[in-house]
Amino acid sequence: MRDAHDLLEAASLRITQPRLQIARLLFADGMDRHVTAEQVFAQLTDNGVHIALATVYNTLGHFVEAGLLRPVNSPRSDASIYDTNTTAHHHFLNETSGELTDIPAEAIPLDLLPQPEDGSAIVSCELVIRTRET
Amino acid sequence: MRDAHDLLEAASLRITQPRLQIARLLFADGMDRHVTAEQVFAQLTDNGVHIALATVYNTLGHFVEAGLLRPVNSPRSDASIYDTNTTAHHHFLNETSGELTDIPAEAIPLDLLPQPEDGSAIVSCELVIRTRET
DNA sequence: TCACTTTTTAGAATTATTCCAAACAATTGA
DNA sequence: TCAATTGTTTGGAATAATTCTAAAAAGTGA
Repeated sequence: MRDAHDLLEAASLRITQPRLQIARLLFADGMDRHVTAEQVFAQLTDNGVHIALATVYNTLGHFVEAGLLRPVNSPRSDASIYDTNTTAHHHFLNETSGELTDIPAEAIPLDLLPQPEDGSAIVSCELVIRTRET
Repeated sequence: MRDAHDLLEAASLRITQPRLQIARLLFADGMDRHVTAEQVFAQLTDNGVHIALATVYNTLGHFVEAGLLRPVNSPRSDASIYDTNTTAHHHFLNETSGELTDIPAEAIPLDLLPQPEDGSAIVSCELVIRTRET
């Protein structure tokens, strides 16, 4: 595992204190993590690192562009979308236009889904295929 | 296609003017639609229907509970989540705790994805399996 | 109709995120 | 090494989606 400095360098990002701090926090232990901007901010602040929340947002954004992070599940439209089709099905999400298109469940064979931990049951299962106009 | 009144009745929802208006707008033509609260509000308002935005939010929420609508892709956590694992993979989302768990891409065979329209290319593909503690 | 419950409403409050303009830090090239 | 330039950070204000609140209105059942 490269250290934070090398990581930024490899990603062609300027080496700055805030970026180093955030990179260390996120990648130091080599474990996969799921974090929000607020969590990163809180964790740094708790550790006595002075940083602006806006910087955390900026930096996470830069990390995503640089391929160091991936936004999970981000609707890319700020508003919640409701679907009048309540049957199980999937979606194309055209990131260029924001447009959603249904994909019938049958179009995607999902025979053997992994099972959740004991004590949990699957409530739904949706594949989102993001596309971009070329 | 049942009319708005019967639809509400079947869903055990009180018949009220705002609900009828929204149900008509959403289900009248029998087509599958993707809408936001703001869109519903704007469309009603444009048609001269006086309604409060909060009512639209409430009503869409009730419709979801009643199974008339399905929220697309809703992260149920208001904040964006970033994943340090940038390789293709999927997620369990435990709706009870909000916890996300990675599912390796190999765990889910997706050989034959439907192709997007010409002029668009797939940028990512993520399956979210929502679970609930029982 | 009367009492009761559920909805609706307008506006204030909240939350996540972005914008802003000024201060600062890193880099370039003389 | 020093300016000049460019990119970054900052705090606070601004924005946008959504929820909350308390009061008014509408629906329901007897």
